Amino acid sequence: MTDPETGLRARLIDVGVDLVTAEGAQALTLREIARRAGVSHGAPRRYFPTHLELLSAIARRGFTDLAARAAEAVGDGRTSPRERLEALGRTYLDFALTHRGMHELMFRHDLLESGHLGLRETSLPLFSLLVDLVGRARPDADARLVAGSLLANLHGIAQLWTWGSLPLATGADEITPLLRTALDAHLGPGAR
Amino acid sequence: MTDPETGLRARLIDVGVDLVTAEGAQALTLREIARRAGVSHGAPRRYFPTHLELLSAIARRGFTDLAARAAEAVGDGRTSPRERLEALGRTYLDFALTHRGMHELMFRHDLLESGHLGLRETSLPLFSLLVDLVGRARPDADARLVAGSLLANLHGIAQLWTWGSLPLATGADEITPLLRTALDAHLGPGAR
DNA sequence: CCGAAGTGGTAGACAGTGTCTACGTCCGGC
DNA sequence: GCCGGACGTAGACACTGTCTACCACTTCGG
Repeated sequence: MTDPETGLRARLIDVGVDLVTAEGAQALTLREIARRAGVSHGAPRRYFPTHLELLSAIARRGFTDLAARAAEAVGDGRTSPRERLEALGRTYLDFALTHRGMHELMFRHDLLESGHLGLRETSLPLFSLLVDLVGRARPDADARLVAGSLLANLHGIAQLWTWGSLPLATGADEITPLLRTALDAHLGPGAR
Repeated sequence: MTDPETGLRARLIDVGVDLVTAEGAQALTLREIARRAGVSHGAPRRYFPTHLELLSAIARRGFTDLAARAAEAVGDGRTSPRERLEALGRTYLDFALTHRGMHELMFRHDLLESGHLGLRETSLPLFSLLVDLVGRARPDADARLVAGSLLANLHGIAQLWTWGSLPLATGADEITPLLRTALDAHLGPGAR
């Protein structure tokens, strides 16, 4: 079905990405992935010695995907840092909300052998981008610190929102005010 | 060992709290809890029809524990809202970092039948407290919105910190600057 | 006083999981 | 031509959550 020419390794990741997108992180069973890829349950072991390594490969797709979206969203630099940060924040929240399963997987450190693998590096370019923009928007402050807090803020909004916390009013678009609040807080209010 | 007088129901929760604190959320197997409680693997079913309900009961302990710590931390109101918010934030981060397993469990909505149970209500008093303090510290702003963003910020800091992201410098105490940054952002800088 | 009904826990079965190991089954190079 | 390795299969094992039949024990009604 999906890319019949490439090898099994890539096909397993493809299947995993589709599966986590469609059914969430708990559906990412080793055997189910193998089933959907049309191979026996022992086959993935040839390429991924353990279940966690396969999940990590799938999550890495999510990180690169997100980084690509973010890079595209901030554009070529014709707009103000604040506008670009808003675009970036919206992209992050949009990704987290439309790809819940993938976003959940990406931050399930218990599934992702997060320590000894190059997974943190995958999220680093996004952070660097953030640091750069924050540095432009607020030259006075410690850009790394503010960027870290802002990233945490975005992440927390996505998390709590998905979780159903943040018991705010029930307006149609509830996420935009929160994004604006977080940006105003970290960058100073207004159009600046 | 632990409270031999009370019934099995409470003992199961006790064992679960100990276990998640000591070994993390993935150690909370139904059978392991039963084992440590000294009963057969079918016994918990008498009180918790499903595994998720037992986990929810354990997580609820975490929420009430956190709420109690927060209430104690903010004190009796002799200090400024900003100071009390700082105490509250520090308490939250402290709890998340010293009780990683519990904090992880508390936000694993896939394990917690988070929809149709009174679990959100358990985290609501903490949010109300936050809204109240934010309202005092910043009478001009929409307290619910700012409080929501601040809570998300705290939560994100805890999450990303635990996860090993936030690749900041390697100083001894790294969490305090982040907390200060988040508070300054949402409340305005300085001693105010 | 004694049997009946319900409470609280046991034990075994079942399907499903991740991992391991032994076994095939090709295919290319000497 | 055959031989070694790459690639995948198939079955076993221990473990999980859920279900069901069973049993010991209390408690209560006649």
